[in-house]
Amino acid sequence: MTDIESAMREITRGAEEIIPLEELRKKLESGRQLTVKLGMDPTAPDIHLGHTVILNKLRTFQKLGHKIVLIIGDFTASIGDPSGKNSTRPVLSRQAIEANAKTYADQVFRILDPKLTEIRYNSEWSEKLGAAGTIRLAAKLTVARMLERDDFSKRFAARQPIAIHEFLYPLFQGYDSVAIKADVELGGTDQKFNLLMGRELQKDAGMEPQCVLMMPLLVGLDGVVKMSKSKHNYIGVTEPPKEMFGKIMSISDALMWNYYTLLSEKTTEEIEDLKKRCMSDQLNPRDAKIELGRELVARFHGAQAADAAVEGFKSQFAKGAIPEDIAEVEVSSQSVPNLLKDAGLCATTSEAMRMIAQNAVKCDGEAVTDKKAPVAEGTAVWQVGKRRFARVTVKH
RNA sequence: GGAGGGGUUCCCGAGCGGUCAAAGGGAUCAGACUGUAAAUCUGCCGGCUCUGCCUUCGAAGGUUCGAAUCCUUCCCCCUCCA
Repeated sequence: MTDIESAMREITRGAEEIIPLEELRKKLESGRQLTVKLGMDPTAPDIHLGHTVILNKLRTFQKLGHKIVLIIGDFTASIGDPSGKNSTRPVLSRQAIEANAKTYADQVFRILDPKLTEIRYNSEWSEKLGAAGTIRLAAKLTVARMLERDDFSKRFAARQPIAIHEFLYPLFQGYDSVAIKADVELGGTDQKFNLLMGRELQKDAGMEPQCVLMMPLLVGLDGVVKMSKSKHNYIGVTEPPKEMFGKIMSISDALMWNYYTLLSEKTTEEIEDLKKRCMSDQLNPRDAKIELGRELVARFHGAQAADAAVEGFKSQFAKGAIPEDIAEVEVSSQSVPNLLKDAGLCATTSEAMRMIAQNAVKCDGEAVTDKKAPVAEGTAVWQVGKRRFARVTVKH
């Protein structure tokens, strides 16, 4: 195993909080293979870059030879929403849970090494507890301690309802750590209470308590709120290379360094060096961003696709060339707005007219400013804005 | 169980009988500037066979020459008291 100091540096990089730091060092020094736990919810199978922050950290542990245990929370999911935002959550069927878990696994293994990863369902041990076991588990904790949880205390103060069974969620999640004898558990900062619960229950069971490592939530493309599908500020890991690369290029320089820290596999030193060179004008920040984009696209689509995305980007935007792989369509439209709509370049003719009025439409490189311009038969490349292209053949 | 407040275009939110496709903000999109950066500025921001027409203001009816605005019923949210 590599030396402890550099291991610690990579493990702690970007981490929001590690509890307790010294215990983690001791565990690493022991030289044994550690069991690193990550719990996941079986309801959301779509992974975006925000989720990969934690997955990358797991990958760091794998590189150091440690074992990852992914826990699919099929049992805990039946308890309900722990955030309290939605009072009810649909109960998933066994098939749905397994289907989600499978899609999850497919996406997760774009980052993690399957040889060092184990996937478990927490119903495996939670169901065995039964009513008696559940009561024993619930007896471990007082109401006062439970109310320390930020979410619960806020709701309690605001006189919002807290159902009794919601108290069970952190307990069962913590029990997972006992069941798999976790040495380290990862999670987002919002999971602090639940993560610490594992420590409590492990201590109670006479085990060495796990260390807890919390990662910050990744900020979305807008640079303001956390990355999430509902905010439309995300990059999905299954997105096509070109899209993924383009989205990365559109982030601000400040955000780029945050992404480097949380998403790149480059070492801390390499990133510092890049940053220094940008600060001293030896390197155009744009090029640093291109490298980030190349690395991330390569991780999910391979090096070849990444290089193609970079080249395509450069020729399209730096040189203003027309991309190679554009859609070919055949239409019989009589007017320009209809042509744009029929070719899929605009959603509606109204939008098409707006685009024309705003000088966003080009035909074979020539600006089209007259919405009543005649549409001749033949083939031409039509463009709307900077990124919408189509080779359109008109036949009346 | 009792009392009250509210549901408006992607989101927040004004409008409270005609001048409303509906103020203002945000997001998106486009133009300028650039590094497709970001920030900023400008414009656009329901649909169509587009100088006009059609469909929207929780749902369905009604009053009126005319309703997002008034009335009736229904559905859904929220706050306070018990």
